Amino acid sequence: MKNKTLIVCEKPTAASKIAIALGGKRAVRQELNDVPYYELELDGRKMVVVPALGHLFTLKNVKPMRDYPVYDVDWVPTYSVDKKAAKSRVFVETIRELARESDDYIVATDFDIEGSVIGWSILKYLCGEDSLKKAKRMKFSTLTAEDIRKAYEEIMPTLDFELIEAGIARHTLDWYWGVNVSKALSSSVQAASERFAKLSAGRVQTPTLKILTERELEIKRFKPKPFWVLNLLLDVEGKEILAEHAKQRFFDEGEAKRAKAACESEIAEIREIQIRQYRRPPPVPFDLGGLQSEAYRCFGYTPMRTQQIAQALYQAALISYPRTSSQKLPPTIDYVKILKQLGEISKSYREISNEILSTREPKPNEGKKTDPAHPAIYPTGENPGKLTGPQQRLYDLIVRRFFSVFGRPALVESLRVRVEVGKEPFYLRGRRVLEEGWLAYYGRYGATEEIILPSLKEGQTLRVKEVLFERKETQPPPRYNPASIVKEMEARNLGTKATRAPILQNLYERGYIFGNQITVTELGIHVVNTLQKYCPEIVSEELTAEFERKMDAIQVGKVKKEEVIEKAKKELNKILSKFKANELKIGRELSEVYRKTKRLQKILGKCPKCGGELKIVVSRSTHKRFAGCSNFGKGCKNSYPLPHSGMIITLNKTCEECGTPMIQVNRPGMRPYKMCLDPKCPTKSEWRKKRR
DNA sequence: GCAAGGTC
Repeated sequence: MKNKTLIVCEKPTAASKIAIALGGKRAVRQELNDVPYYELELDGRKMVVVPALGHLFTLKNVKPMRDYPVYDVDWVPTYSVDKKAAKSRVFVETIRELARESDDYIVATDFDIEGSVIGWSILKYLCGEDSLKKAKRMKFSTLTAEDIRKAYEEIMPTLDFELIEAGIARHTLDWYWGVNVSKALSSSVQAASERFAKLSAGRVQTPTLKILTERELEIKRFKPKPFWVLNLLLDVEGKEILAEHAKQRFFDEGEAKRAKAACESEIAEIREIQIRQYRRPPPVPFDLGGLQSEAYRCFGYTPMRTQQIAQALYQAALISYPRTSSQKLPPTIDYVKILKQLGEISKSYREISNEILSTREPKPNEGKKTDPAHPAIYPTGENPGKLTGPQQRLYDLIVRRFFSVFGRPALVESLRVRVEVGKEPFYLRGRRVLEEGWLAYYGRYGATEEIILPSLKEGQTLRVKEVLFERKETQPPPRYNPASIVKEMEARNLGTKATRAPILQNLYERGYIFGNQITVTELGIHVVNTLQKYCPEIVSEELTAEFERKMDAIQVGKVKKEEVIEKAKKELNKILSKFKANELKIGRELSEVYRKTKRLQKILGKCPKCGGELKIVVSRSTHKRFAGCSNFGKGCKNSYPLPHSGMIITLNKTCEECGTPMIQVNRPGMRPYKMCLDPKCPTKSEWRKKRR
């Protein structure tokens, strides 16, 4: 019988919270196809609260893509096109079944563009077209019981169609641009070489690659300039202290040498002592980006890895939802309770927790950023029991950051002492922490390097123990690493909190970039150059900004989504026909660098037996990969096994024990590890010992 | 075979 209200939520934890907020203890948890859902009664009506798993539907081309451009797309279940989304199948089936008993619908997904599309596609494709007209919309900004109940009481009588329209347009535009331009790149190689090349472009990935490429070219163009550095080692009451010349870099050798010559007097006189005290305010709560850069700084974890570890901690109910862009901790999160619970976990946590709780009313120092659906990342207070390795480390970082935001500012004293030798000015610097404040809570993550100077007086003289004079060269700008480029993407508003790390991963997998100190391959550079010439729109960060303006215009009813989509088609038609006209020319150049880059990617190093090249080969009979010698045809049968899964990266090093090339293996969800190729190498027996 | 966006 159709008499129930179906409440559709974004994800399982949201469904649970919404069910409890609306039904209290009378909400009954049920399961269908292993998917949890909740039954409750409210205002005399039976309600069913059911979760989605993010987007259950995505866009797909209606006909196979033989040629481009293609604009004929439709929504299909995500699991039907994406192997990695297999889990979403049971959610589709469960919602479809539960919808059979429903004649009333409420969309309770996150109140933003994507949340609205998630709700819309579920109603349209699983509950029937009619449901779209009947459905109501709950609007909440946090998943607290209070907000959820308020959203129910003040429920919107219809769906938020403007938001839905904007969302559909966003999906469509990204598909049109991304898939067609990617197809154009791949087709050009196929046309010129009759070989398939997996190439891609997109609104986020291509501008990101462009940023990396610009840095790469800057480094390639860089010409080092010599400069000279003059420092003194001073004897301060038996202690050796370094003093730097006021001019930290001399670009004129003559001037540098004259300054050095003036230091022959061996006596330095203190001319001025400047003491400055300043406060270091406590940090702000972690959003995902903040956690990713801090985890890189403290542990060297890539943003992708941090995201995965945080996800595991979240699933173990130890931390709040990690894919947030909020730096706020609203009071509805019971700080006092959490602080008390954290105090139970360990002795060092207890000391901090007691100190914070002894203040009258703990108040967090919040940041500016917000998130429509979630607060900042915080520990739930749940006892983690025994965590190990990366999970333990990340958990401790999150707990200590949580403590720190409640701390008092630290008071730091810095000292600048001006000394003169001959007439040359030098500076000694000192720094010490007068009041630790929050730094005490943050522990080793906030360690401030202290330089304690003995007490000094103006007019005092010090003996020069040594004059240090060095020629150096200017360095090229640093390469981006995974953490710094993700931060840069955030600063430039490219991608979202949840997609930046995976999109970067994609650039690695395409062979556009490699290494932790990110290097752009010839292929990456060439793809950017080609697109810059034939489709500069997709290389530009402006495309994201333009999309945003269009979505806003749709939301306020200034323009229809059909109009926006039509315009995109016209623009793409022009671009893509120009691309196609030059297909052979583009393809010839591109296929050459593609082959070259792919070949380089496969080379692991020198064969220790014959000096040939060891490369990744896929066995014809078993389809498994192994390291084989390039001189196989000339009689060298040397080969080594390789791990079956994961990305293999050449390290350009050989093992000190066995002399075979070293490689790094990156597997999703695992720490990257380094190994040599020889399974019989003595280093491997050490491995086994360590594992035990 | 292709994007970016949710989710686990």
